[in-house]
Amino acid sequence: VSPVESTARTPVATGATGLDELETRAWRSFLKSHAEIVGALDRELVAAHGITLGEYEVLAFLSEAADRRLRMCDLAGRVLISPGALTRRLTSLVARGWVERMPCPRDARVTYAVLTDEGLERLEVAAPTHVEGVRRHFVGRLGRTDLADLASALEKADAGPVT
Amino acid sequence: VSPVESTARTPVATGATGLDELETRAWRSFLKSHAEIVGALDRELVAAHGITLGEYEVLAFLSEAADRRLRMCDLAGRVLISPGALTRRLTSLVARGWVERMPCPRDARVTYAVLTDEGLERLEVAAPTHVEGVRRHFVGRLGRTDLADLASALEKADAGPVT
DNA sequence: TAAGATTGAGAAGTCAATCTTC
DNA sequence: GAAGATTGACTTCTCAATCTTA
Repeated sequence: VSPVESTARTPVATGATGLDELETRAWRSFLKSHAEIVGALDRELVAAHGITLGEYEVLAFLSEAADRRLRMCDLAGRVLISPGALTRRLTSLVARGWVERMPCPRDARVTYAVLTDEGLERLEVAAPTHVEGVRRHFVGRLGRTDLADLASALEKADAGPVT
Repeated sequence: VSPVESTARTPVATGATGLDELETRAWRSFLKSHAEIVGALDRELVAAHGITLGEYEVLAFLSEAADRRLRMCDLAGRVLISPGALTRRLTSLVARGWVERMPCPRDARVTYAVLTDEGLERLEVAAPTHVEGVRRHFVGRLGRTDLADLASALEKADAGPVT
């Protein structure tokens, strides 16, 4: 059989020493589902409440914390962004009166981000939209068993260094 | 039992009509694993080859396409970004001589992105780093069964509208 | 009118450097 | 010196508007 000209070739990025079909399927579906789900949730939250998914997450984590407050560095870890990015994300929330900055009395290096009463109200108004979105786009499409398997698989992925 | 003051409260973002424990675990592990894995792969690719994960994906999809070329709008769909973002991402790849823009002779509205020989060489050099990274951070941590279950679960998530 | 590509304006992220406090 | 927060410089995204061609 002679090679066909001008057609698709063996994928260089996944061939030879590359990923097999199943590995590629898992990797691509991971990237694609994330982009689509996160994109949809963000757009829906912005359209319904004028709040981004990133801002929502800040409010949500603060609402679950003791005294509705968290150190900046801890909050950055929860919302999965760098310290610098959190400083900027907070600026807009502080300007709207939903979060306050409070210096820590015991350690002058740390700043607390504190959820205000108004911020809590906004979160409570937006929460149903977000929860419904997570169900509609993600968890609601999977059975309980699939969901449990998915969670444990993703918790294994990148859980600490291989070393 | 009297309520405890100044401590964590029932999560407003996941309580009541919210997500249960398993749903929350699945959702959080999805966000966290994505942020960590994509962040690590990007840093490793930049450190080893001076190329971002986003740029790598452009080269990879072009290498797999017929005639090593794809319409801008199709390529944007593959790499999961907006048309405007792809135009800008391509600019830097064109400047380095790894990709060329070619007008379509049949339809003057469309532009093809074409992988050059030099671009293919760069991809082949960078591919082992990427493939090894995907294995080390993600697919290599899961068994074949977990991997198959994960892929089919994520393909179900956000696969078209619920309607 | 619609599709494809680009551009302008603005939002938001990263990294590295800086400042303060421990 | 190291930790926590911020800032500066830069990169890259999105959305909406524009331009060209079908």
